[in-house]
Amino acid sequence: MLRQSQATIRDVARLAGVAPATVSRVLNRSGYVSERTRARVEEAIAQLGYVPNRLASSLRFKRTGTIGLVLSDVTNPFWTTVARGVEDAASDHGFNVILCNTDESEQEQERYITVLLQKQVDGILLVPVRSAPKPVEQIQNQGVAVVVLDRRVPNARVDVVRCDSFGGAYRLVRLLLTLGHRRIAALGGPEGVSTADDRVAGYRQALAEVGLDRSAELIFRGPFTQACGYEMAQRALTLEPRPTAIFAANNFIAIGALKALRDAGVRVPEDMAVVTFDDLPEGLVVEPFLTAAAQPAYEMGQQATELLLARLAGRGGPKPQDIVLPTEVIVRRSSGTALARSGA
Amino acid sequence: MLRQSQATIRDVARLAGVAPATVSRVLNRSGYVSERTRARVEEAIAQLGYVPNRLASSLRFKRTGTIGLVLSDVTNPFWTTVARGVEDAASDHGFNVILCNTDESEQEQERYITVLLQKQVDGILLVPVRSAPKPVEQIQNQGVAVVVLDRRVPNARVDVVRCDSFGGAYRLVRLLLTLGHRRIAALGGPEGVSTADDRVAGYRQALAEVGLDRSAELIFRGPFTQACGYEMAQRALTLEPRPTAIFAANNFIAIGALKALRDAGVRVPEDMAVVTFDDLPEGLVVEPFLTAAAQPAYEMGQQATELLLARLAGRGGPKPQDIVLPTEVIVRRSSGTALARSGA
DNA sequence: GTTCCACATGGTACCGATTTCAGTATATCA
DNA sequence: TGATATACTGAAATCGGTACCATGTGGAAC
Repeated sequence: MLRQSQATIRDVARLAGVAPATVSRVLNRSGYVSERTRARVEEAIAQLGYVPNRLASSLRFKRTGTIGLVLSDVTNPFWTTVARGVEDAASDHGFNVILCNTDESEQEQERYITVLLQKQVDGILLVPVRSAPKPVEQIQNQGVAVVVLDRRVPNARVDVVRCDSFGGAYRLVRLLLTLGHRRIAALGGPEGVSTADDRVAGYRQALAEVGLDRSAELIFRGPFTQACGYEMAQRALTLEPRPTAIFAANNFIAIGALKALRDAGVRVPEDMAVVTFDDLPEGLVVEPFLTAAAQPAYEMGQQATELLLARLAGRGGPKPQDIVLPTEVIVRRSSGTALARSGA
Repeated sequence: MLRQSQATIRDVARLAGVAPATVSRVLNRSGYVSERTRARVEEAIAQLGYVPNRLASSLRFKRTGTIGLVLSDVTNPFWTTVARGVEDAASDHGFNVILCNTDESEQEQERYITVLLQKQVDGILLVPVRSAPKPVEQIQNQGVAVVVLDRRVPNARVDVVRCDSFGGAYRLVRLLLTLGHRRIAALGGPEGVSTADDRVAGYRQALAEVGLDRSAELIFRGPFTQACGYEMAQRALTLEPRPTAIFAANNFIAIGALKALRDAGVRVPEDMAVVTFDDLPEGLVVEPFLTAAAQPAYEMGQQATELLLARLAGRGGPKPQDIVLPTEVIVRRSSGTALARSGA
């Protein structure tokens, strides 16, 4: 049994005393095969432990049954959940997923896209590092289907599946306003990433509606990382007068901010209310604490995959779709209760 | 530019006025090509936006540059981190990773292994659902390299990279004993999974050394899930006399247990000390609380990948390796301070 | 008794890149 | 001058599976 190098369809055919074409018919249940022949072929297959080479068939058929998933970092539970939704949906349709982490690097993104195209994936789910349309066009020019996940790409004709960043942020900030907060710091994500921009825009809109739009000093921007959340929160604490609430643009930023507040001896929510985009999966937290705008991450992955596979099947209409899933604001302790009004 | 169906090496050759073989030489920098020809070919490549078809080359070369990663569930931060280690190491060597979630189902495992073999992956990293050697042999019989991750497979000749489950559990329970605990419940993982079995064995060993080996009623077994942790903790609370400490066999079980304790009004660590296998990534937790045996998950993924790639390169010696990485016990608040002795 | 069709099987040309092998042209050396 | 090496290029076989076409049965219909 050792080192038994792969049996081919020709080996099976020889052993069964038939032509390769007949074996192929048995394998794919296509065309006519008599019962006796089928049995002989199947025995030969079992005897040789034959496993069809999908590379060869893909080369011929021009379909690999594989899609690429290009995202920033599977270490983030949000992306993990998205990836799981993608995998499940793909698996349901007999597709496999090649996973690629860009770490928000355009170079890595470019490299991975090229590799996926070379591997002849049937489609690509892309979380674009920047809003530039180039990567999307690169894929489309090769005749490969692409669906953009999570982020908008303004100047590309492409399907997008994302969540309502603007609305979620808007409602979170509205909540803080309702509770009486007037100085609310925004710890935003990187400029040029649509989710980050949209969340800041939602924040601004909520403030503008109550006549509080001159608050540039309260807005911080930086990568979606814990380290940056920590640092932005520290800087927010030095403002005069000190903000009474913080809006964090994603879960990592929020966790970093909470650590900064803890280290500075600032109590949440007593001294500082905190709300955030992205919930942490229920399974990871003993005592949910953060008031958050939860995104349906799993569904996003699932729907993006369904859309991609529909495109592969030639369905879905001619126009690119922009599917926006709702975000749900979950109120917990970190946002606190109504503020005892003092000024403003 | 639309729908421009893939250019082949022949199209490039035609445009450049050379033979396909020459284009291939340019692409792979193999053999002689004159400067003038190379320039002409490269221009044709750029003009057509030619992307080589790796399927064809893999078929010929019998190497796909792809490895499969079969694990239970990427939603668990432990596996996420492992997956990241795998991806990074693979990427460093120009390999891609196909991700497969088995959800601890043998059927899914079987299905995925078959798919990966058909796709002619160069190697497979397998977190086996059960200890049976069959899946491993199935892979080896096809002449495909395999490294087992995280778990032992007793009756197979195969490389394994795992963590010291026995030692970690042993040291966690020793810690509880040192603090004065004598009734320690074990919330174990599923029987037949080596990590679960080893952790329970470590627990038993620590107890046996202080003459406390008759404690079968204190041992619970079940899947590595939060729901099961919740349920096992509930049952542990009904024991008479009630245990003073809980040893959880992984992070999900621990979280479930903590929820059960909270719901029952049992304070940690005042009323019940808790220790667990698996740490939660620092980035996900604001205030680390659980005393845990942390596994070097990233390194495990990385080293398993390095070993697999070494095997592919024909290195690594003839004998299967069993690489055991150390676990580190991190003492935090959940284990509490020394117990005020009452009985025992 | 021919015609026709469903059933059954084999031969072969692809898919696209690579890699011998063979062949040509130019330079180098005895 | 002839022999030999070096630089360069092309034709064709190959990887394994599949689709298409051709061929060959036997039985039913007319």
